[in-house]
Amino acid sequence: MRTRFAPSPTGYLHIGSLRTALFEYLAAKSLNGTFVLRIEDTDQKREVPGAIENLVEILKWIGIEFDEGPHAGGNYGPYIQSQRKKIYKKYADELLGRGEVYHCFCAPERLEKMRAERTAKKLPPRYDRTCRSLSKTEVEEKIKRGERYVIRQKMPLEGETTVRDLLRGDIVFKNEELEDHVLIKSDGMPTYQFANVIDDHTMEITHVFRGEEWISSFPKNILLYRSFGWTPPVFAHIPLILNKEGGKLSKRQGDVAVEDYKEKGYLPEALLNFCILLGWHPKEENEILSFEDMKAKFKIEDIRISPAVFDSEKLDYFNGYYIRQKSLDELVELCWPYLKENLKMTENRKKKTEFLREVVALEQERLKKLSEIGELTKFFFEDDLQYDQNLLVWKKLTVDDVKENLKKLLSILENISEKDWKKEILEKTIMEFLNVSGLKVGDYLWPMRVALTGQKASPGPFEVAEVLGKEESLKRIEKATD
RNA sequence: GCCGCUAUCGUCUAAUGGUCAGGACGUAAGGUUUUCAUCCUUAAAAUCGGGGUUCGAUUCCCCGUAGCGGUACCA
Repeated sequence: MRTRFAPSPTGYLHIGSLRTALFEYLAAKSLNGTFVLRIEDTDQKREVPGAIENLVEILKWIGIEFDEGPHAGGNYGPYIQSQRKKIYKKYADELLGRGEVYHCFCAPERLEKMRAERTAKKLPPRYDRTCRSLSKTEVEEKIKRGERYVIRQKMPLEGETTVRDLLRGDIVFKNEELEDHVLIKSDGMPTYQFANVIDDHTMEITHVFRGEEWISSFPKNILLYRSFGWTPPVFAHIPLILNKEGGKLSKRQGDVAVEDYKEKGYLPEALLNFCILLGWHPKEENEILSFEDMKAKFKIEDIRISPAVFDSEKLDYFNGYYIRQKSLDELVELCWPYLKENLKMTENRKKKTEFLREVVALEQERLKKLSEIGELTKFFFEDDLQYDQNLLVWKKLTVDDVKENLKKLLSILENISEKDWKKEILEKTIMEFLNVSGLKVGDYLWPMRVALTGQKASPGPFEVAEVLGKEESLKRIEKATD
């Protein structure tokens, strides 16, 4: 089993490509196969420098690594199509010799005009095969005169071509619908349609996964394999991923690049778990899957063939879930880049690393993306907390009531020693006081929490007080009573 | 226009020629002795339409419809 991931180097990894890569990787790895990276850079107008390195790096971050590729080597190289021109030339010449393909000298302008006319007449805008009937001498003369040409594939004029998709079964195409499409461009570069077939064959790829946008050219590809007398690999066409409106997921709406998700603080585990469920499902009902689970359970045949809508809320759910699974040390490490700014705001309240740990621990369960940690924990770091006084007010109380309540709490808190300034002791002491005096919990704890955090929503008052320390806590509560 | 692919709760999906059509996200309600979150419980929520085949069809077939894709010297 050999599978390949064959992206064009556009500079970022599309979330849809990630899913394709994941399927390919799992297909290979679930059967102890080989996973190959091949770069499809035959459209040189689209070159982006550094794209390959970026691609390899982001996939590695996700956990997907290649056995062969431009960066990893292997016996089937080169793995970059622009470096394989000679190979394509050889095979194109072979086909030329056998008359399976032909030179076409039609100028792009002519083609454009021809297509416009055919479209106007409600005919399919296919190439009209003008050059297909050129004689050998005509061709030679034109070449001698230096006319630019492309090489086109000769499609059968009648009959049908049946192709087999692993997931959909047989698909039948009428040969007369097939265009004599371009195999070699006038700059000598192959098109996707040619390079792909040559490479998959010469690299001994056994299973091809590609987007379903390729189904239309599928019969032409199969015909090419037949022209060479090659056995085609198994093909599985993967459905597209749609946006919430049912349209194509595009760069312009943002959030198609895996890099962007990484930046925002999504975990590889979450991205992976979310992606695999777009079009595949394990036999049992549990949807939480580790990479190892996926490798063990994945079967190509179980891929679904209807398009899936990208639901970012479910992604967020997975992300939150995996954040909660992290050990505190790991999470602190992961949050570090998003916490740096906050740290600049404060004096050394305690040893900073310890403080950071405690802060992150308190927010772990409400974190959906790592990037939220900064905003969520700002209040811990602020030396002069600002908030609307009315926020202190619980239900039917007045501002004055609240201040009175806080003063009462203050008198109790002052008596707790530094050593005892722990959330359990704080809670026990205050709850005892409230119970004995028959006071309502919310009337006291809400204002206390707001005095400490300045937030409508936050972790509880006792845990925040512990992390803040006695001095800072008292300072904040005192300030609220002014 | 032509060609092709697809069609189960809002979304991702499970299942079967006979099930109360199951799960997850989201939503709503309740609980977990203060907010938010977590966690738990409960609820609402689906087989695109029409014809067949069949004792019985969501499942198999046909026809519509809709969505998407292709229709390039882009991939």
